[in-house]
Amino acid sequence: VPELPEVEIAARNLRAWAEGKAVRAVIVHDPRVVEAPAAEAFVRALKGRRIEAIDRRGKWLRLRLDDGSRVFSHLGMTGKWVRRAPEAEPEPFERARVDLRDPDGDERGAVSLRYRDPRLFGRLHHARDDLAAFTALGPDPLVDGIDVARLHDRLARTRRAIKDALLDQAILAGVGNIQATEALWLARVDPRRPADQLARAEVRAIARGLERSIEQTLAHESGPEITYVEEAGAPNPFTIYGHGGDPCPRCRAPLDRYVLGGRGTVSCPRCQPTAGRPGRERREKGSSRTQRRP
DNA sequence: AACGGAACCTGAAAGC
DNA sequence: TGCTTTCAGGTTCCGT
Repeated sequence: VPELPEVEIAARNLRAWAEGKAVRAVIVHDPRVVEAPAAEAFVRALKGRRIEAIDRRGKWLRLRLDDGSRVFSHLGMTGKWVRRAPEAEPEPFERARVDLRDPDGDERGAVSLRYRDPRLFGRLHHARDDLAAFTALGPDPLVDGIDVARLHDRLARTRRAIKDALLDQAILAGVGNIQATEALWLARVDPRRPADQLARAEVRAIARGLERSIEQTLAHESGPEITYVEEAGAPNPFTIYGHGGDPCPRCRAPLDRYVLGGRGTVSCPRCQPTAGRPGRERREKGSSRTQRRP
């Protein structure tokens, strides 16, 4: 699933492939991928425009056009952009294509961007202004950095489980199920801990965990063709995501696997203690579910 | 405000 | 073998 690092890689690739080029043609194979306007109007709005800049915020891509309007692309769960020669056959699950050329008019620099998305959770959107979903995003860990004090203050205002809060795009933009799972393991914080119970040092550890996990994923997956971890036969480059039942890489205890906030979650029962600090055990007493700290 | 659940999708994998 | 069920999750929406 594309989360912040994968979308960042997509943004870097699209910059290299498309920035400064002009749109020669757009083909929408499946109109469901175009959220707005209608597919025909979408094609008309892009045709002939020059792509001036590409940026990313959270899991959103924004392509700024030379008339001030923008194209937004959200990859959903299985969306990806690849570069092909204009004459290349359609990709498997190709839902749209954008053909580009150099703006001076000849056919030099002709390239075809193909949008693939088997499960169709991704969306393309053309608009004059920023979308509400884009402007409502919280700080982006890569674009803005993570302000620990500010994050701590924000988390103190909710009793939701910390993992649930991290997935809230208004609190931090771009964190998805994988990055949240990895960062909480790095920080030794149980995903079920109420967000308002976290000490400043724990929030700092989570921030560092996110930064480290994002960096690792970027280093591992950078390149023109990304493979998502849940694709058939794809390798799993993550430390504990997708490793429920395996021994914890840190303490060898079997990793727990459960559903939290409707999402698959993995954590270590020993080194991500529910109520205690790392290193200190002894903390049982009936059901640990409703256990509250003094 | 928060929380659970459904819907949107479809291929792969597991179950029978 | 082949049909059926389950699972995966980013986001939005709806009901409680």
